[in-house]
Formats: sequence, structure tokens, C-alpha cells
Amino acid sequence: MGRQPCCDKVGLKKGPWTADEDKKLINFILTNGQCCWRAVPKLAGLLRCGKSCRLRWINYLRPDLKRGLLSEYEEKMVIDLHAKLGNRWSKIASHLPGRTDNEIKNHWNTHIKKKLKKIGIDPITHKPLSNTATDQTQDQTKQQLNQPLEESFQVDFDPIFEPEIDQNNEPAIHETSIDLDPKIVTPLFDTMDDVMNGFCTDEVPIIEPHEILVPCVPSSSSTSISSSSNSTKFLEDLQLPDFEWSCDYNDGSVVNNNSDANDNNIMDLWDNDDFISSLNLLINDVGDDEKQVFDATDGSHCQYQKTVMELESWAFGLF
DNA sequence: AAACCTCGCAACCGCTCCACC
DNA sequence: TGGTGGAGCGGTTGCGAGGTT
Repeated sequence: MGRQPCCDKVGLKKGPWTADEDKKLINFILTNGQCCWRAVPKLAGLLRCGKSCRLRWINYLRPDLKRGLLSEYEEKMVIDLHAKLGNRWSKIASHLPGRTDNEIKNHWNTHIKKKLKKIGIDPITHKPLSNTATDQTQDQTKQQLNQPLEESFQVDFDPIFEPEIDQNNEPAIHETSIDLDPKIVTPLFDTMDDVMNGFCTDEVPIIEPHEILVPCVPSSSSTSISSSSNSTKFLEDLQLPDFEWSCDYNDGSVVNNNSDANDNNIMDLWDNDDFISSLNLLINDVGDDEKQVFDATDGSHCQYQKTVMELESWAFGLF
């Protein structure tokens, strides 16, 4: 007698999510918020396991996700955090705004591992590999690659950090063992705290239904989409304004200033594939000339004629 | 042009953790 | 205090896209 499955798997759909399923899930979460994941598929009309719904939301549909490859800065953070935390991907992800544990885990396995091995560092222990045959060439590469790492990535970890060893001879990891210098490592967190009223980036933002303003995009884009990869593409294809948040760390206030492009101080909230816009595409079905606001409080649609400039302002009004 | 290979990523699976009773 | 169920986490798999032969 094994463990009871999380859901009745008979008749449940597996594999890539369709745009229609995404639409149902988004609609449900935004209307009802996150409730018992086990109940979500039933209530949302999905033939999916609750876990699958949760995963889809967290890893793909969540509005605060960043997309695209990890930046060099993020990569270095991952490496350093991994050295401290090991394969605790969710913990690592919690230090990287807009990144998911799955994404970081994948990136680690496909990119970072190779890079570290290439420079002669064991990706598990973060110590030099003892392969003397290639040591010389590795040292040269390592010197080159380590230089920017050491210089530009100054995480204020305890230099003499030594993990406690528990009964199982495994390092005991404590939340408090991470002592990051907020000025260097987590400037975006302060920003996001300000912007999103303090919710952790690894949590789903609680957006009240009445706060949801959804812009309209041309319905002509709303062609039939049959796979998640297609939906990915169609999200990416949407031409939307970049939302950049530059921060004044002196007083902690957040200002939007697109002209002050500083890589460290700006985050593309949703990059080009603005979630909300895709939401509207999914939820609404209106023409090009009418810009629409979706009022999730009662599900009614309020029609507005909006300019492109106005489209930018609604987004900032979200938070 | 076709077959094969490699890579990257979304999604699944099974286990652990934790809250509740 | 132990049992139970739901949520979360990390490892793994499967598949599509792109590259190579």
C-alpha cells in the first residue's frame, strides 16, 4: 500500500499546457486567488493534477517572473549561493527576484556546471578539481574567468563560513547563515518590496481582483494556439513597453525613470512578454480599436479608449 | 535532404516537510 | 504524540529545436 496519489490520475491530462488551460488557470487564480491547489483543477475546470497547476503557475504564469537567460550577475549569485546552500534551489531562487527554482536548477545543470568544470572547479564542492593533466590550461582559463567573478561579485558572505555538521554528517544549513550585504546583493529586493508591498519574490503576489487592470491587445494576435511552446512564442511576440524600475537606494524610494539605464538598478519587471497583456489576450476578445480594462471584481468588461501612453500608466498603477 | 545528435527546458514523480487534528 | 493530508522541493525525464554529419 503506497502513498495515496495527490489526485485521482485517471483521466487527467499530462504534458505541455495549452493556451486554453493557461487561460483557465490564470482566470481562476486572479479571480479567486490561491486556494487549495488540490481543488484548483476542479474549480477551474482543468483536467490536471493540482500539483501540475501549482507548478505551471509558479514556473510559468506567475506575473512577477523574469524571462530569458540569467544575467552574468545572477549567474554569479547562483554560484555563490550554491556554494553556501548546495542544491537548495528554492532558497537560491528566493534571492533572485523573478527567478524560479526550476529555472535556476535547469540553468545550473545546463550552463553553470559546465562552466565550472571547464575552469577546473568541482560544481559540487566548489573546490578545484584534482585533475593535474589539465591543471595548467585550466589555471589560465580560471584566472581569466575568476577575475570578473571576484572583482564584480562581492557578496558579503562570511569568508570563514564553515557549515555545521549534523548527525548525518551533512552540513546543517540555517537561514541565518546567509549574511548578504543588502547594498550589494539584494538591491532589487528592497525595490520589489517597495513595489509589491513586501511580498517575497518566491511567493505569488496577492493581487486583489479590483486591482487588476488589463490592457487590450489586438485580437488579430489571438490565433489558435495549441501548445505551451506556441503560447510562449505568442507571449514573446507581443510588443509591449519595457517596464524598468530604477531605484534610489539612499532613501529606499522607487522611481520609474527609463532614461537612467543602469543595469544594476533596473529590472525588467516582465521583460517584453508582459503577463498582463497576454492575460488580456487570453481573457478578452476585443478589437484593435477598443482598449479594454478587465474588471475582475465582477468579471465585467469596461470599455475605454486608451492611448499607448495610457497603456504604460495602467501597468504602474497595478502596484 | 535526411538522419542523427546534442542541448535546453517544461513538466512529472516521489519524497520530505509542516500544519492540523 | 502520532496520524493524515496538502504543499513544497529536488531529481529526473521527455520532447522539441537547432546543429552536425
